[in-house]
Amino acid sequence: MSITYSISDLAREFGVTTRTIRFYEEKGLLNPKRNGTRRIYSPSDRTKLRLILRGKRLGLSLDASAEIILMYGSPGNNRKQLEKLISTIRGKQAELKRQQQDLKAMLGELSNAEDKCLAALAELSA
Amino acid sequence: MSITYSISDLAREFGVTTRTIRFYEEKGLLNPKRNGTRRIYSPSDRTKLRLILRGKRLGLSLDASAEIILMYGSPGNNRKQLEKLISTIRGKQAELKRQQQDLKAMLGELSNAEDKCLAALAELSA
DNA sequence: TCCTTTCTTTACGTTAACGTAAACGTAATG
DNA sequence: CATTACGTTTACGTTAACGTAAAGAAAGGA
Repeated sequence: MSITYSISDLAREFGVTTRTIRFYEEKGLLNPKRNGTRRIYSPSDRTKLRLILRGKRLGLSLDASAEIILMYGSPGNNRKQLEKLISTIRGKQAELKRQQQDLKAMLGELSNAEDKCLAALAELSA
Repeated sequence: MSITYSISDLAREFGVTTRTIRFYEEKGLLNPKRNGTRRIYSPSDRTKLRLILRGKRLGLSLDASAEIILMYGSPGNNRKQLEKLISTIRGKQAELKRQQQDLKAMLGELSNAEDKCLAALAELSA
């Protein structure tokens, strides 16, 4: 009696098409159970989908998201694997922090542009 | 005696190909002067290129970057235009702030994953 | 039972953002 | 003066991330 979702449940919830969800499965990002031929999604599948879509909003490729999801999945068992995973994680972190700087800069410029617009409007009213 | 750049100057500086830069021009994002047939880039062209590439890192499409660059360029002269520009700006800001949240969340999770990895490593050493 | 919904697989189509190659001009350099 | 470096246009190719359409299975309701 566990929570499950149909493909169109998830499609509705996240505002994507079923085609998109099947496509992610083709790419190995999702592996739903089956009931006969129908796909049955677990809460964990749903979380993965959320992560993929968040990655998309951040401009990540599906392959990049796949890597992240895979990271979360396998804790890794031996030292070599763990060390490689850590360096992968730190790589992603560095990348995201660069992105934070870009975001901050662009927000600053937009704010600046907004001020100029507002000033120009005030000028028109004068 | 103003500062100018050749296409390969900019390509080198930003780590892209000349094809990429010409492609941006095709799309109307850049409009370098010409010396005969050769393209001559001004500091302002260079800035535009910087904005485009930053947009790319943030996952923006070229069309989206084009819109932003166009915004910076034309202050707009009448009230209607200014008001529309302001609403465009605020739209972008909202979008970027959502992206900031996504970034923050993902960084948090990565940090968490890192901690787990480090703990697992410590466990192996024990 | 028939109809409508929801699902399936298969497969070709599309768009953005370039890559790559051909074929040619020009300019400086050994 | 021939070669090397850098530039040009034109045009076809490629990859990611889906869209779209066809054709059919299964299940629940009127």
